[in-house]
Amino acid sequence: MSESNALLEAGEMIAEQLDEIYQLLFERFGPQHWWPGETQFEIITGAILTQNTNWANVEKAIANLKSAGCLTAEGLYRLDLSQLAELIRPAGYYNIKAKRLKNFINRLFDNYAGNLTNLESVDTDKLRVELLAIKGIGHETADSILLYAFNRAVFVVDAYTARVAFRHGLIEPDSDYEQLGELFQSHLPSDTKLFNEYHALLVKVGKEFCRREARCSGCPLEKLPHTPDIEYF
DNA sequence: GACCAGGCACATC
DNA sequence: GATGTGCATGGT
Repeated sequence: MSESNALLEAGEMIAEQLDEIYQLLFERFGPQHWWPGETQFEIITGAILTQNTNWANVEKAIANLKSAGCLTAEGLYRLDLSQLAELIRPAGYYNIKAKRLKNFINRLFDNYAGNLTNLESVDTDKLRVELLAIKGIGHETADSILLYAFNRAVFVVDAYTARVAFRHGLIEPDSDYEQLGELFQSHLPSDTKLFNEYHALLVKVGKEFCRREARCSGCPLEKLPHTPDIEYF
């Protein structure tokens, strides 16, 4: 067999494994209905607030912003930093997240007239670069915004994604964010709906079965080859 | 009381 | 370039 054929075959095997994982997760957990948020702006705000934070706490902060009538671009824009920090307090890291939200909103007003609609026509790669240029928006937050707020076919990688991929031997333990994203992007059809559901399902199974003390018993991926005692993070 | 949660930027070596 | 640390609330 030629080298290129071997690579092709390896790629097909990975694609099959990724598909099997998805099928098993979906059969068990069903549709996850992500992103939980009513508006595009709410999704973006939630993506920043949920950084290293339990979603339940984010919901409280979002509710505060809603009650204050500030869950819009204009609303956040007119709040000063300390007011904003106080409203998002339940989400933790409130001082730094207030700055991050302001960084985003200021960029939106400076470059796009404060209107998210003006971002719709921006090419996905360019939009990602723009988002990553904002201090406080890293890879995961940028990709979450691209996928869930702008419906771009971008695979979101997070700690759970890494754990599942490592445990099932799909990638080397020292792989970085880009390599993990590539693993999924290059072996799955470029389908927004699929990426949406797949990431949400990985978070779901990660929360229930892939914590540090691996509880593989009952995990929908239990029958697949895995190494529960692998060291990561 | 310890540990964790849908990260990120920055300091230091 | 890799590793360590601050940021902070609320649930289990």
